[in-house]
Amino acid sequence: MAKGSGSNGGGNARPTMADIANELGLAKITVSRALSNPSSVKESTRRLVRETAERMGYRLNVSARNLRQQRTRTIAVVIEMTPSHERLMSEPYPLLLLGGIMQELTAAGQNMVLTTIDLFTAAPPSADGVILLGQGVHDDAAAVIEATGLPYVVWGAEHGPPGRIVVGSDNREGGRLAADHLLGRGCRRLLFLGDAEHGEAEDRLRGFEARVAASDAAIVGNIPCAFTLPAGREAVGPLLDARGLDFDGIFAASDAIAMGAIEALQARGHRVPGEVSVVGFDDSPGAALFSPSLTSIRQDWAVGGELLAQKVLAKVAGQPVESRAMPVVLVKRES
Amino acid sequence: MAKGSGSNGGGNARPTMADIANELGLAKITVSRALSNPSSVKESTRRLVRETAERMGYRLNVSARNLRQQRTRTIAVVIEMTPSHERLMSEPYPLLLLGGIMQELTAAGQNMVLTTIDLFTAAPPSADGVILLGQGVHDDAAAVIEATGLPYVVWGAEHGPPGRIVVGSDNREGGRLAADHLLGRGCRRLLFLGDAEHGEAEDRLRGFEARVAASDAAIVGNIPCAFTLPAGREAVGPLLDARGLDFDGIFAASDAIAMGAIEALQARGHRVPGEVSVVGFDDSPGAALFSPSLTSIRQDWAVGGELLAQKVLAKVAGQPVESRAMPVVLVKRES
DNA sequence: TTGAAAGCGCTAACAT
DNA sequence: ATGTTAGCGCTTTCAA
Repeated sequence: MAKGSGSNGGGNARPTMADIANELGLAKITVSRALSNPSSVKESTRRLVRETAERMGYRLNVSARNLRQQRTRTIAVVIEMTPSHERLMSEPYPLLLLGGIMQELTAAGQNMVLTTIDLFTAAPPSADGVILLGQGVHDDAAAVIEATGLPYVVWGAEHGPPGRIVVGSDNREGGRLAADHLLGRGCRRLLFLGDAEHGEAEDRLRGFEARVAASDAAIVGNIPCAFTLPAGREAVGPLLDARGLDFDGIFAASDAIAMGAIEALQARGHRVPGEVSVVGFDDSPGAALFSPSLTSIRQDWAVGGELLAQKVLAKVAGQPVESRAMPVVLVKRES
Repeated sequence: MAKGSGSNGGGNARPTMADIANELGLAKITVSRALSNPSSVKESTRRLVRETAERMGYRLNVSARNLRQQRTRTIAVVIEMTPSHERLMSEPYPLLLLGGIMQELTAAGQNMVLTTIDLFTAAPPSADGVILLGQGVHDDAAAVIEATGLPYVVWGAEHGPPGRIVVGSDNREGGRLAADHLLGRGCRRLLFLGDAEHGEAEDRLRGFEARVAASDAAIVGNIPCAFTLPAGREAVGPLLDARGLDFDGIFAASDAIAMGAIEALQARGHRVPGEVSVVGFDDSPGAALFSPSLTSIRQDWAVGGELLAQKVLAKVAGQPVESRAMPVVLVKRES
């Protein structure tokens, strides 16, 4: 037998660096260097080691390296919503957020473990940092992450403690754009649909209110509702049945809500945009397909994802990081 | 000082089991047992250890446990497509697949690391098993996974080696349903739109062909195209410009393709479903919103995801596993 | 019910 | 350019 022991004696288990070292009469550290830091090893040994590793079907034991190096090269992405039934998992756009995150993490050689807030609590994955998508209605999700002591960043609105890093769209500006658009079309009696308990929706409402307050129009209704199409329908239907059509413009906190609202209007014979103009939020894929096609505030999800990833990696590396509100644009369509 | 050494001497680094053990004058193994296998430790010590751990802010070092136990409680989910630009990341439905997978993995206490095939190759995550979403055009993605020696299952069509476990929709049956529907509406000159190099699309085409062959109708065109809306438009537009409207029914391998085809038809003044009936595939959310709303073959993504997770976990546990083709249904709408 | 010893596979630190 | 030693934090095995 050769020098370095600790190998598995030629069995058929997965080979380790010690096995390769034995095979070649080298020390395992040399094998390690040849595989992970080629420049520190003679060209010939390097090739020899690489070939042997390949031939023996060697694969790095990531857990061992992670333990030794005290880091995991992994970022946890925590989804605040329940996967199958809520907005995130039934609408396409946050997928773009994931896409942006993946792209950046991939480029940085980082893995991404995807969990829900519940799973994160029950079985914390091994990760160097956390990206939280959606901060929860009262910041409850963020509190859970905070407790782990890991560096983290949040997608959402800036409503938490000052030190917290938040990346999100400029929701206030979105509200202002929506107001300007509706006012420009001559709307004077406006409706807001959305859950203002939710930080992002709250900011949208604030921006909207600010612009309307500076005009001769008024907000005649502010109906709390979830981000879904049925919620939009249920918010507007009863209203119409109760007091008839007493508004001429709607700003909805999501496109899905806007669609639900329009369905409710149409079901009662009202024309959109003839009698009521509607502005949604997100510019989701369905917005262009819907009839009438939806005027909406577009968020740049992909870039947002990239920013989230960059910022969490910077935090992990101990660099200073700042929050960021991303620009939004109004996409004019029929509604 | 107390007995078990190996702790960090009261510094402010994250405490380990040894620190807790020192604090309480116990052996670290007792701490380990108290935290992970409560029944093997006296009630009083158990509570003591738990409280101390809590107080000291102890968090399990997952890498160390993984190394010791030679498993990671992690399943890698590999996306075959490029995240930001291709079908998977711009359409909502595979998110449902992810949702189903997450739900099952969560229930089984497993983490999920999400990677692309490229990242998986470049920086293999530590995982006990792999779920591959989409097998690639010529099975190339599956080959990469196969090479790792890890247990894996695939979402897609059964076209690989016999031992491979595949979960997917019954694409042949989907093709048959589409054919029956179009034939039932009196269509006689049919068009297929989709990339038959792609296993799932191929099966859809095969089922479609089989039914049409048994009728007095004919397939007058089979246009290869990607799964996207623009691809559908590009597939049909030039055709119409070249030879006019010489078909009365379309079966598209995805709803996106169907929408593109309909746009191309409408742009040239043809009526859908008046002159041409169209059946899509996936029953994606946009299908109901589109005008005309889309008749489509529905796949049950969420259940598919759950099955994928169950099967890969069974494989990891060394249990026998079988492939599965899930039922599909035709959803009749305007088109 | 609790403990002592050993070692999972790897790499940092210090030789040579 | 290569080797020796040690140890990351945990749990398995064997013992008391």
